[in-house]
Amino acid sequence: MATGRNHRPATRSRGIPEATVARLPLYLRALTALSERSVPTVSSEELAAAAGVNSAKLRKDFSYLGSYGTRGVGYDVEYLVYQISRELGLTQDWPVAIVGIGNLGAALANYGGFASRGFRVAALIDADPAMAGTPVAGIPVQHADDLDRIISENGVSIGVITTPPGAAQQVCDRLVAAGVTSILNFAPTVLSVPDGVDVRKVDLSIELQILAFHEQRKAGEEGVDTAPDPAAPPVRATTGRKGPDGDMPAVMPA
Amino acid sequence: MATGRNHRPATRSRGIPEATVARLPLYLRALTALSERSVPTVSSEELAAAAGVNSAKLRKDFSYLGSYGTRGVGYDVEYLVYQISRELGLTQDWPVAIVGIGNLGAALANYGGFASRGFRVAALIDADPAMAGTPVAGIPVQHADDLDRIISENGVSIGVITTPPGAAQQVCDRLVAAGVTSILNFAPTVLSVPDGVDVRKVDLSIELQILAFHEQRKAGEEGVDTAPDPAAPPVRATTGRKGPDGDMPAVMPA
DNA sequence: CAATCTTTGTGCACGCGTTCACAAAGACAT
DNA sequence: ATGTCTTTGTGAACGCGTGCACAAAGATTG
Repeated sequence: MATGRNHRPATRSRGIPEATVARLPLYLRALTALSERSVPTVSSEELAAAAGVNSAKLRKDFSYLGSYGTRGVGYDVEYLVYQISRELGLTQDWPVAIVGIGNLGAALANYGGFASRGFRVAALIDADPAMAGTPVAGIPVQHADDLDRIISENGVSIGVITTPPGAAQQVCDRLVAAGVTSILNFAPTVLSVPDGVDVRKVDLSIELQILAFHEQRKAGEEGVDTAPDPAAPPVRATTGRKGPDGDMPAVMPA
Repeated sequence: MATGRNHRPATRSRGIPEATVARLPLYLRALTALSERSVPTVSSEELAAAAGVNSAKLRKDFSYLGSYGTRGVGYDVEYLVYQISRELGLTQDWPVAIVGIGNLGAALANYGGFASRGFRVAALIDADPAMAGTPVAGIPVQHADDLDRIISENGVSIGVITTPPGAAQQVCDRLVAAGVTSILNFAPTVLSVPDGVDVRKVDLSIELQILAFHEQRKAGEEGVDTAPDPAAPPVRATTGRKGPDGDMPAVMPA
């Protein structure tokens, strides 16, 4: 198995903390909004409010990039936009391939957030031969058989997986073999990748389940009776069937 | 502003750490797969591998739920599925409303991950009158004017926002006013909500930007020349225009 | 029933991330 | 030029999350 060693030794090199990197896009977005309104400078306080974070955290985050602020004044908006963009690697073009053009894949292809900011949908790939040639978001879908060639020819290093869970690992392997080193995975699957390949996952049902947890807690804090039965201890029936306190609702995860 | 106070005082009450809660859905998914294969028990080692985490971490996570394992044997799959489902609140029905039926909203409505596991798409809402009545994923789209009534009548406490960024805050406010206390936000916006309302965000472009950062780093680690110029210091031109080392590419975030 | 072997549950230490609080830096006014 | 006022940049403390390593628990075997 070995999911490429699970621990991330954090961002070494010049050492920008991972948590900071994750917030840079947030700052960038807020700064861009200010830039469009021709606001010349912002204080850490204002920018932090716009980005929804703590001002101290923001200042510390920026301190990892260098001393780009002016004391008594704040940060130059345009300059900061440029610096963060450069740090994030957004000053160059990133061709992206989306594999699995179902509802979600098509939605992403049409999503404006991709086109802007350095990312370009370079290819749409699907395993269904019937889809080959069909244009989605103005881009013709190509067949998965040509995946390797498509990735190479377009110099794609970032792949987006929106296939059904069953196909995700196989697609992932092929992407990696073709040279992709960063993967954004929408399939509800744990992907195994070799070292050096980054995987980020976006999992809708996980997010919902986390919300449900808190929601249940909120409801339980008043009415109470959330944990009525101590529930049956691990009785551990001989083999399979077990019905401790009645019958369990056979929840259907995925 | 005040985004409902940014700090999360962690999960108090019986005190399941937030990080653990975030992993429970992962375990649940792995366990369900085992359950479908009629595997009676798993060791922490096996389950951890399937979920892509450390076995020690998994055991510690489970320890917050109680002592559900049997030493020398492992965990009873069915029983654990039930316990985690119950802990996450998945043994009850969660009616969900999706607001903003564009490409993404439609994709989510069709997404199988919603229907399963306790979540039910109870309503689709859009501001476009032309869409009203049109069935998406078998569910007729309703107009935003009736949002309040729709939420109330269906007892929706979890809302999903897939509107354009400009409309997100307004929709959010209306959802909250109607009684929604958990929001899954796909719009690239920082939402302000009152205390007691949970917001989780899924932001595609942020994920991509994080990948781009690491991708750039990887590329720079070999060829080097990633940071050629120390770049101009915060020269801070009188007002706006600034062209330190040429011209900045005017990156277009959102 | 005793010995052995497997696997859990957890005390402990370490490291990252967050927050506080303040000194230093610089703008601005006089 | 000097003083005041604003805001940055950061040292230090704290808390959470992670991983190690091992004792305790129980299954299993002889």
